[in-house]
Amino acid sequence: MGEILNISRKEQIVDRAAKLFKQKGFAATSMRDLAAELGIEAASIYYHFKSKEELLEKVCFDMADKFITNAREVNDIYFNAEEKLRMAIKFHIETITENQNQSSVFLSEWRNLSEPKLKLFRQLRQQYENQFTIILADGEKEDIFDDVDKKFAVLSILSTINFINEWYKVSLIRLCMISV
Amino acid sequence: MGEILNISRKEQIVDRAAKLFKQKGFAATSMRDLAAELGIEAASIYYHFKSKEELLEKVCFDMADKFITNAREVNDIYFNAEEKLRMAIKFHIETITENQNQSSVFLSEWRNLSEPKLKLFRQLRQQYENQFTIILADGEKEDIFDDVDKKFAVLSILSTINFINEWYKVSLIRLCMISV
DNA sequence: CCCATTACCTAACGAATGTTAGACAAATGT
DNA sequence: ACATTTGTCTAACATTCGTTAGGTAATGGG
Repeated sequence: MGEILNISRKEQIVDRAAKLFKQKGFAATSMRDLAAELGIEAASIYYHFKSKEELLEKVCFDMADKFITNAREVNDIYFNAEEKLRMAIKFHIETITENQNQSSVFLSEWRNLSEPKLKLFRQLRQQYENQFTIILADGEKEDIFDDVDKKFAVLSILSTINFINEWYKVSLIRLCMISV
Repeated sequence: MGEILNISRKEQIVDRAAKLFKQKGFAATSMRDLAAELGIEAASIYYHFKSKEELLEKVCFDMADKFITNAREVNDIYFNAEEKLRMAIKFHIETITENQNQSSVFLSEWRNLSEPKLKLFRQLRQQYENQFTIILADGEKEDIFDDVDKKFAVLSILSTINFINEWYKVSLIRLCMISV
């Protein structure tokens, strides 16, 4: 089997891993659990990944990359701060709803990472939050936003959006999709 | 040593357990971790509690009890729906900030419970949410609140308040305490 | 003074965990 | 046709896990 199927299989494993990590938590998910989900033996996973933690890293850092790329794109393309904030939130919501399992892992299971990856992850998350801080600061300069505690404001915004993760079910897609 | 010290020791164990469960997660916390935190051997914990899960149950159900008691008290004492909501939120915030470790476990680690306790826990949480739903329904009858999707509204309110858990540090007590 | 209780200890158990080694069949390339 | 790569398997490993059994000081009431 060639490179294409290899990639696809790896992605399938990561996908199922994210599903289980969300469902039971990273620590409570065993490699045998994951293997059973895939219909193979635990040892077989090690042909594709070198450790359980590597699976967690893949999910966490892939999502971090998605979020950061989106936010940077917003800050590059749009000019108006209100428009920027609107788009940043829209992208964030889309990323969450389109990757529910991986998002849950990104939001809750990252603390199971061990150093030095844990530190790196924290930095990336900070970078993402910084993109929002920049937008708020821009808006203040443009006199569209009030002068607020930006660190607090960003955390408020994100935690409010991330709440989606607790009630959003795929079956409701576009039933109550927020129009932006 | 008498009953008083016994209770105190049990409470100390639960307290440290909650701290570790919040820090590392329930599944990632071993009885040996907890014992080390207490300066004793893992086996000694079993003199006070019959299993690791019992510790989780104690934290989860004690907190559930606190939340429900508060909410019922609010619904019993106050008459105006707006006042009720205000007080319910105030009590919720106080309970969270005064029991940060236990609250985190209540909010995130409860899923590590196994049946039938898991089902019972879900029911208690539902009961708590119902108290908020009642308040919103009262307010609607009193024409102070709009007719909204109450289930969604309650989840929104709670998730917004619970966000406190992610930024609140004891060192900031009363520095930015929300006045209600 | 003795006995029961309290709160801990050491030692060990079986089960589950993450992971490795090595074999094997199927597919692929030459 | 043969050799290699790919993806899986079985078997086993060392470690860690939750938990139990049994022992041992210290405490305190009769």
